[in-house]
Amino acid sequence: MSSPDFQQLLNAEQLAAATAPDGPILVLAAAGTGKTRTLVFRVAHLVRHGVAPDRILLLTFTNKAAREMLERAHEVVGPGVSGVWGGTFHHMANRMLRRHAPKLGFAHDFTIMDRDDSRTLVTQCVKEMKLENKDFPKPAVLLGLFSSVANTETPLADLVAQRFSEEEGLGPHIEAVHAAYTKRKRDMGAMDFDDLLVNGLKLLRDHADVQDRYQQQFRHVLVDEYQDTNPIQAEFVDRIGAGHGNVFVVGDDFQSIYSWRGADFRNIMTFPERYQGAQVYKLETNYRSVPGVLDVANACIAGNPEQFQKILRATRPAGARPTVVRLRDGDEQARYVVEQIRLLKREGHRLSDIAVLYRAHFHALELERLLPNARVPYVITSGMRFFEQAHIKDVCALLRVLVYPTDELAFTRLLGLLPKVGPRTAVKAWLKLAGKFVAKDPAQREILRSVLGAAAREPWSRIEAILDEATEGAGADDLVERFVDTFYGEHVRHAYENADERLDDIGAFMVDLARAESLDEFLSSIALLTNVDGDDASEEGGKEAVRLSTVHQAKGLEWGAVILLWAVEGMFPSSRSMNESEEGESEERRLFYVAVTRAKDVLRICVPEVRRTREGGVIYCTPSRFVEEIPPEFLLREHVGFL
DNA sequence: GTTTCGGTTCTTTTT
DNA sequence: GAACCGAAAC
Repeated sequence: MSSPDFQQLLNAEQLAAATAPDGPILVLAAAGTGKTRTLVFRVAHLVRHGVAPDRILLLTFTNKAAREMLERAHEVVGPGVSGVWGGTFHHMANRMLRRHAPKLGFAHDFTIMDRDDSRTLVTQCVKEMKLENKDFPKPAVLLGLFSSVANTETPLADLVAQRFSEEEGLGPHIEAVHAAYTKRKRDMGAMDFDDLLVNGLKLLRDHADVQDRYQQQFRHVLVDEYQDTNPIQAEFVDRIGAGHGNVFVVGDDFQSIYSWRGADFRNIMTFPERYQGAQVYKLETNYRSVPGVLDVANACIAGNPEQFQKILRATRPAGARPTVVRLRDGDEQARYVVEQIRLLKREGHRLSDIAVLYRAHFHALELERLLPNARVPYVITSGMRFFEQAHIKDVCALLRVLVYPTDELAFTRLLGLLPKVGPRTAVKAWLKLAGKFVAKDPAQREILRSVLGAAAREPWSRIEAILDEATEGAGADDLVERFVDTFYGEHVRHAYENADERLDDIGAFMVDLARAESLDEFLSSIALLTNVDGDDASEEGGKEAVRLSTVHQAKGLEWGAVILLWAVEGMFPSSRSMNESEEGESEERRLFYVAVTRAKDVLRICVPEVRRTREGGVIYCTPSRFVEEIPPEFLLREHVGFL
């Protein structure tokens, strides 16, 4: 039975779920109802009842979420939880693959390719096959298709047929690129993000001993954000949980917003059918938002049929009703946001308790220009992750060349930094080296030297000196320092306007690097960091700043005040996601619901009248259908400027 | 044949 | 910004 503090800290709904008996459990947790708290106490409950921490697997959407939950569980039951395995599906698959990769024909120290690496490789494949022309799908499109193949296990031919017309005759070409891409990854001994999931699952499917081992190890599997799992992630969970059936999943079908990357909210809808005897718990009591916000949330999701019916029940006293603000254009919207931030601050809101949310990164462009001038501190969760920036990738290339002899992408990137060396020369060098570069091999050095032009030889010798130091056992952070001092610093100053900022980034990178257990472990972990993972590591003591974020990246978070930008047709819902089927619109509506339910007290929805084009023209905007659908009495209306 | 540079165009959502 | 393209420079 639960101990008294559980009863004090949880409401009846949460308590029932957190302390439920073993077996399959589905917790349907509406927004702001204490989903995280329930998971935290579930972990605490298990540990307190004698389950060894290392027999608990906690799968989350970001690594940060896992870390925070385990920290909180630690506060409840003490240090016992430190052995719990927690992180993203990719992270866990990686951990398993580091151990068993040889079963699939990979080395233990395979390279992980990030998005940028994948793009580079696909581009190369397309070029090599002479398919490069205006009508051939762009690398991003191809990668999207390949990713769908992996994540939904749909044959490529089917996906191509859905997307392109028969007479274009692209099918065979795309298949050929896919085959080449797959082969190149193999040759390099590398896995992309999707391969981690696919191969992680393959280990369980094809190797009964491995599956047994993890079924034995993990007596309890807990999954957060279950509505955003894709079919292979769901099967991964099913397989590990198959023996004992202690699978505890938490999610909200209203908040399923990742179907474009293979997530299928039918996983959550059919959970009770797939798991015999599953218990379903509902959390509907909302502690987060004032009733006015919940009215809007409930009204907007009502537009979506065929979901589990849940109603957000308010507990907080009435506050201000959400406001819809009509503005002239994006610039005025930006000025309005600045003004509101100042106002909110005067009313006692902390800057870190204010968020500006939007559908797509570029929607915040005008605001990003204005905020520095207005001297409003802000942090932005950008689309580009810290470790994806060119200068960080360059430094990583040096380290990867050291650790992974077959890592062609790292090698060509590093070589491309030399003067008069571009992609062609780099690839030529790689071919001459026969697909493997061992820095300390004198014969290989000689080959490389012969390929390099005169201008590149001297700078390369400086890099060679660093590679030598590595064999002598210098620390990786020292190597990076030497690299910057003797070669790369110069390059950065030459290539970038904001060289100092970039060098500072590298400084921060070295601090992390110095703390890493091993270089291999470090390189694979940074490849798997999500762009919200780094947040609290980089902010010294919780910086006071307004948050700018896409709605996707705001998932799971909350703020006292939320300002939503560009609630107009074409922007939100995004015209690009409105396909023939209704699914596109439904998902946009869920996304809008996520945006609304981030707000605790204040919600302002901006509706600009016009959008300016580059040429100075204007496009008139219609207010978002999601705003129009809300009964008018739930909203205040405000006009700004001259309309 | 390659690299480099300057100008142009475009931004959905991400592990 | 950064990805892309075309033209100049090596």
